[in-house]
Amino acid sequence: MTPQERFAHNLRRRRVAVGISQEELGERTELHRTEISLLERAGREPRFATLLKLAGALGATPNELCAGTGWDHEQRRFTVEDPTGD
Amino acid sequence: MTPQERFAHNLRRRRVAVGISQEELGERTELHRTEISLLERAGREPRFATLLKLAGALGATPNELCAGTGWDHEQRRFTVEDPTGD
DNA sequence: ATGGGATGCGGCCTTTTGTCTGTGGAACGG
DNA sequence: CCGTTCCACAGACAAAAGGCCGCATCCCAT
Repeated sequence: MTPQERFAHNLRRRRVAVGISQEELGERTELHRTEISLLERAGREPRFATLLKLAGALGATPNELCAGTGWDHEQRRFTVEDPTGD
Repeated sequence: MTPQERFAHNLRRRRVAVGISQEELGERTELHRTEISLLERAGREPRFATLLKLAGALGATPNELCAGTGWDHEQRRFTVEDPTGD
């Protein structure tokens, strides 16, 4: 599991919890609907502004979408936990 | 003040507080020294993995580096506060 | 004065994000 | 059966991130 995949899961779960479609999220974030799709399938990594938009549109904080991801600068590698069980 | 500038300030303040050089941060994050410089001058926007690396290398959370930035999906614009006064 | 650490900044190059268009498929209700 | 909604996915494109090199500058210690 990569941080990107962890993020993708967090994003989809959050969107479904809020109860909106990918297209609706696309409108709220001013991102294209195919971009939302890619992000949720871990086919793409968001940049800073994209992360802010997603968090804002879903009523979440960046941390919530980043949940379970981290960087160990001593080991020089990403760390990925599974905080919610999927 | 753009979210990117807000982020740049947060990043620099945090790095200085930790007491390391841009070059040291570059090594910890496996980013090029000039990239750190650009980020701190708001000349560039980090992507997801970059944000994670920076937060991890500085012993911070993504939220701390994002502090003061947000997205208002109703107004369709970014919001920038000044949580610490600079 | 001189040398070194730290940073700003230019330019060039590759990789990736994000936009847009279109197609197809699954699920659902009338 | 047919229309609608939602989503996966492909291809082509413009824009931006990130890597790397080199040079100039500033500050500080000796």
